[in-house]
Amino acid sequence: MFKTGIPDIAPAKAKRGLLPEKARERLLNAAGEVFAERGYRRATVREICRRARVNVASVNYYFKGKEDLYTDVLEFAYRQARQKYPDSDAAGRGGSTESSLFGFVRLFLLRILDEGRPAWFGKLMAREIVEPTGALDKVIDRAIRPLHESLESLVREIVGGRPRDAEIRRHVFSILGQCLFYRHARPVIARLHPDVRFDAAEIERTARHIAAVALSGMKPRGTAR
Amino acid sequence: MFKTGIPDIAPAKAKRGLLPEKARERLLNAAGEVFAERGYRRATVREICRRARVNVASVNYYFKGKEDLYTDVLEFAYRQARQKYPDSDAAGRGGSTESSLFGFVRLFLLRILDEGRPAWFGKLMAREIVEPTGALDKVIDRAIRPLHESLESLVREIVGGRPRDAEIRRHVFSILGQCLFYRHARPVIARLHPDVRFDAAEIERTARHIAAVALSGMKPRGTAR
DNA sequence: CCCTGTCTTAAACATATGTTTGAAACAAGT
DNA sequence: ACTTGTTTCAAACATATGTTTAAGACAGGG
Repeated sequence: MFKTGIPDIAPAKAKRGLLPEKARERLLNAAGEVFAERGYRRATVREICRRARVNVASVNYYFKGKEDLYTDVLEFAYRQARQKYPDSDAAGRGGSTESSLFGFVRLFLLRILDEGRPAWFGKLMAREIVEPTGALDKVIDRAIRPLHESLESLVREIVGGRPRDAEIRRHVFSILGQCLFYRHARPVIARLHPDVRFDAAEIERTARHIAAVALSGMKPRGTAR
Repeated sequence: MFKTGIPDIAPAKAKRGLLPEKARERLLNAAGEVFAERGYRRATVREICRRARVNVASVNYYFKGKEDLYTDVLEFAYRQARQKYPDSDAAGRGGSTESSLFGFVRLFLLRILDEGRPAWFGKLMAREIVEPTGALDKVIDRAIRPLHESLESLVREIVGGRPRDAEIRRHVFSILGQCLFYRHARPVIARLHPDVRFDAAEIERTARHIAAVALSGMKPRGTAR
């Protein structure tokens, strides 16, 4: 009984950035996989530990428990996604606001649809949005609200004129909705159109389509309202 | 030991339609509530039975088990939603195809956003789409595919000309995505815009917006590609 | 070589939860 | 009243699963 059982703070956290981090890192990766596949509830710490080739007690040693492991995984996945597809690729760069919109959509799609190595980010977000776990508030503050606000100001620019808040909001939702559908409804899409593959080229075409639809909806025309 | 333990078929099923159906009906309703609130996994048969004021063993008596109860609830909820908002309100009625599109969007939104008494339908569908449970295939065949196909033919009419399948598909997804966002992202929306209430009037305005955006995106214009 | 702090491990623990059981209550027909 | 088929019930069962425990392995300094 050299300790109360749980270290107040994950011990390895201090050494962050060093190479020999094995167990904790493996746990994060394995947990990301399993949480993404099964969701928070259906994921078992035993399977996570099995995949990480680590003892079951480790998750309580390095993290406080399953819940804290999950929030750490969310944070981890968010950083990975941003690192793989940095903001600089598209955000408020030079060029027309119209092309900025396309860039935004493209970047967003890439991040949420990526199926590469750590593909968890999109899946974790999709689940968290539809079925919050208590970590949602943190996710909103860290990831969703900034994204939402930057898109909102973009829309405000494009619509121009005297912007009514409700209309701006609806346009923002239309854009986000079109994008997120490809993530949320993936199981359904796969069954309705088994042939379509969402590789880089298809994502590119999809981004073009969404940006075009959104733009034509926002450009002053007699149709709307 | 008058029986093998489980009746081959729920006994009351034969009597369907008669008034005295109490326990089984109560179970379906309670199960709908709980499944909608917590999702399949987190819902416990004990809580369902508590709300239905029924013994725990009942769910295995009237249904084969939790799983079959769930699929029966899905079917039940689907019928309720169709009954409350019948197709005839909007589908392929007279009037321009443009107004048909508005009707479609409106009806779809009403069905998935309804928060009235048995509000489960939308919630159950949202969860099933994002995180299938094994009942998804049945749901697709019974509810999703017909809806998808009717929307597809509507889009095909509106776009006109020589329709490329991929483009039709993207327009269909854009419309569905815009609608489903309001269901899927509801927890997030509630936090980003705590003031907005999705009553009948707001749904009406939202439907108008979505139909307008979709239409302007489909109408032949130089923008799209 | 021992001491000390860090990590790892197998086993146990506690609890939640779907399911089964065997008997009793009930209803209906005869 | 007896019989028979159906429904309800409390208790038990079996299992999955998050967590804790207590002992050992390991490394670095003294």
